[in-house]
Amino acid sequence: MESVLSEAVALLDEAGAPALTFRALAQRLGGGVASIYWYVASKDELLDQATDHVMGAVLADVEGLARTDDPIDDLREMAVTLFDAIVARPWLAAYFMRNTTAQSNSLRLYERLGEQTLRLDLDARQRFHAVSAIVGVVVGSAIDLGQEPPQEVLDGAVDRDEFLGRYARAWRELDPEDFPFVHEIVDEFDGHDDVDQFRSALELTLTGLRLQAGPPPSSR
Amino acid sequence: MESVLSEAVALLDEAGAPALTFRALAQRLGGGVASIYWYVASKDELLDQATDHVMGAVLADVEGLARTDDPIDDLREMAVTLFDAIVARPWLAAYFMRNTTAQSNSLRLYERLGEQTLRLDLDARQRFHAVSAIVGVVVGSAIDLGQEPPQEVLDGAVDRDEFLGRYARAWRELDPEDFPFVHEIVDEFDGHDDVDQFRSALELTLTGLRLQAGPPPSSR
DNA sequence: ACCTGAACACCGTTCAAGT
DNA sequence: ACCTGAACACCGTTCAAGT
Repeated sequence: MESVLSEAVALLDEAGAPALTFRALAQRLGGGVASIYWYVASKDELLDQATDHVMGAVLADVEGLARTDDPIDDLREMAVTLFDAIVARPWLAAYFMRNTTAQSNSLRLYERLGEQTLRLDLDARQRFHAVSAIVGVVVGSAIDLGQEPPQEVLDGAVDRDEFLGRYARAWRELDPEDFPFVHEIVDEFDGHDDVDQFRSALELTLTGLRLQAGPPPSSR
Repeated sequence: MESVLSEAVALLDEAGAPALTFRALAQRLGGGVASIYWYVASKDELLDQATDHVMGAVLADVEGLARTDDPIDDLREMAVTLFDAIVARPWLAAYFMRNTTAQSNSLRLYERLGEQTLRLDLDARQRFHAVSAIVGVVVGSAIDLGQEPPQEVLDGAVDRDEFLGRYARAWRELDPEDFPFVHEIVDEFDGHDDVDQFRSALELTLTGLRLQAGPPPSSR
């Protein structure tokens, strides 16, 4: 079982979600296709289990973070840790958090994020929405990464900067009268860092949250 | 061509992304499978074009909104309009914005959102990040909806509330010592409204953005 | 308890051939 | 310019059968 999951993860890491097929997996395991069905009932379950398998390490990273006396700071560190894991494994974006009963590590991670909101002066609904918002920012920022990069990028024939550059070039050719905003930001877009982009989005949400929660308990 | 796209959209609306196959589409069009390849080069392109097709109406809705003198209020209305469209067509979540050169309506929508940030006192990078954040909130909140609802829900055998209720029941059985947060919010989760959840997440981001932009020009 | 080969019903895509 | 039938190489899944 352990080897089924780690080989499945290896396939996902090497070439993304489309590379994980029962036939490819069976070949790596040196067995027949049908054997895998002894361990999982379906491909969906295989994906859930593979995801939960790697989320175990992410959860450990999150739980290993030092706690501060500011829950918002802790939320930030946790969210960044989660995002970094998705940057390293873009296929994660589409699968983690999609089935929290089947993925116990994702549920625990959700719990750990939520516990920080228990330290804030919010009601239950605000807490629920706050954690949803933070997970949403992570997922929303990560989903771009999860998009299958065009085959050329996977092949290494074209790198990410070149890929962004092509878009940027197309955008620069748009009529500036019709697309003033696109022209305003095209230089920022060209070669931008996904982590920067994520951290900015996260910061807006955390700022909103801090305002909603009011002054910290220590100052009351 | 027009009928190819509208039948493709009809299939997506009726039963989600897995229902859109070349064979199913050909059957509805009363022709052979290979004919479709005269109009699109691949399934990916079919999906892009179908998405752009419906995004045309969304763009029109967004452009039809009344403008106020507060760009943040306008951003809110635009984002909600976009989100509503995704609630009505959950499959949109996965495809819109994934290829802005192939999807000209998505690019225009991106531009319209961005133009509101031109009215805020921000630099180019902040504007780029602000629009990314807002789109991220929309996508991050919508992606749950895009997950294939279990077949029972599509069949109408089980409705959404019943579906959420099952999760809630499982959550209530977790040890409250281990999962204090999950217990805190389980009643909020049970039967929650996705639009509420989205609006809360959006509000946190917009609050952060308002703070970042400083006082409105009129008060300077 | 664990694994297998072979089949089934589906995919997206291609291509030579038709009008 | 537009469409077709038939094939190809792939899928996930099942099942009777083996150890």
